[in-house]
Amino acid sequence: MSVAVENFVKAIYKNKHQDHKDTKPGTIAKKLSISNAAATDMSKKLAERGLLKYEKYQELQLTDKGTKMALSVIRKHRLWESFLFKLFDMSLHDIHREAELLEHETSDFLADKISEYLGYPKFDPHGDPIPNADGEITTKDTSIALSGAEEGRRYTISRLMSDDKEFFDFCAMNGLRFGNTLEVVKQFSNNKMTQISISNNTILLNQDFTTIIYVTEAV
Amino acid sequence: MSVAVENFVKAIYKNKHQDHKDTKPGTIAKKLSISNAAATDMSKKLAERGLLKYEKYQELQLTDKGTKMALSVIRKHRLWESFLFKLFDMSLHDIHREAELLEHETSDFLADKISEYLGYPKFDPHGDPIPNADGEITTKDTSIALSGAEEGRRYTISRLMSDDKEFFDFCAMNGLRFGNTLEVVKQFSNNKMTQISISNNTILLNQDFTTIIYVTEAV
DNA sequence: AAAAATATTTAAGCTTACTTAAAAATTAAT
DNA sequence: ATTAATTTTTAAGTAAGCTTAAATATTTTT
Repeated sequence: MSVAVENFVKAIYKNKHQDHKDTKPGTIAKKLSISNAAATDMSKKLAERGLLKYEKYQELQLTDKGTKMALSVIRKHRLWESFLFKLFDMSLHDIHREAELLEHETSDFLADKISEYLGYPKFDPHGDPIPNADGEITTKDTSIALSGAEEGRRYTISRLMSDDKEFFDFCAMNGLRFGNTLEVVKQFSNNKMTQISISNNTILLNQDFTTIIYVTEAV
Repeated sequence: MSVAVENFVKAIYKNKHQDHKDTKPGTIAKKLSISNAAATDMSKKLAERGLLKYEKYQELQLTDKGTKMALSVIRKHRLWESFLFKLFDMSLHDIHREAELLEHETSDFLADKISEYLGYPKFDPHGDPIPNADGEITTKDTSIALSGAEEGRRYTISRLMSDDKEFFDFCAMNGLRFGNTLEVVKQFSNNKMTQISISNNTILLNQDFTTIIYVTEAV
């Protein structure tokens, strides 16, 4: 399957499961930086191929086949990220950029080799779950956005939901890393900011960041 | 640059430096399993882009720019092969197949990371030299084909020049591996066969194999 | 050196994955 | 509930990278 098709079904999948936006051609077009016309066109073609359901002016819906393809690509992406992060000294942004390309040129065979090498990881360095070889996500996500965390409680960082270099640079500089622990000092509900304490530093985060940093309660 | 273009200049480079065949569009077409017409077409386009020199009915000649591109792709290919071979338990044929895809989606940055991780290797598992980051091959090749080796002498396997799965399977089964040592027992010049001794086994190889197995005299 | 065989080039056409511009439908605003 | 704004779709067109078929040039054979 072509890169364009793989990216298209992946975008639909992520749009629905992560961003919870309207999954219409236009939304996908924006994500992929292509025109609306191109997205509509592709939608029709993929409907013919049985990867999704398309009806004029309605939301796109991946079929089982389409979902499987999306999860296969996502699996490869997240395995590559895990692998590159572990072996090389690369930033979260860099591993994402490389994985974005490699994911389309990776055989199932190689993906399994990488998974085996890493000990069948269930999460990538962003905290995103890695689908297994059958295209299933077996882990349950109980994490919440930092914006909704409670004052005075300690949390473990479970997910950094972004593709943005500046965000990752900020995280790296401040110890905001998958698995690390922090304490929520105060929620400023009026200003929509969150004050946290992490490795003896106090940081004030605004909503842009607290809605993409996910955490679970620390034990 | 596109995959098609990268493969085209790579094919020209290898055709000239390894196979020493006529580097005309038809030869390249065969290698890439495309029509002669497509190869002629591509040749013209790449000439416009300054990657090669094209004159009707003449041999194609890579420019410095084209050569640099070819060597960059070859570098990535051979680094991937070295990397996959070292980390995973994969056959020479499998690593080649995967590298053939990955080579086109690998940034210079990642290639350098891989090289660094491996300790800046100069040869891949086939014994092929790996161009450095500047696209230069700094090693001298003093190896000879096994078909031209002398009776009674000991040699080190320096290169397995093939893409063929059956050949590699045969090599793996019989200890014919880059760096291993063998002794040439007899050259049957009439039958164009070579008898070798390797790890207590005697093997009779025909010309198909002795012209793609390269060796250097063992010390 | 001419004929036959082979290779290369040209021409026309196809598919994929886009584009822009205009038309049609939907959604939001007053 | 119209009107306005936004989205989606249709239509027409482009570039890359191929194809087959026919024309042309080069090589090889005799």
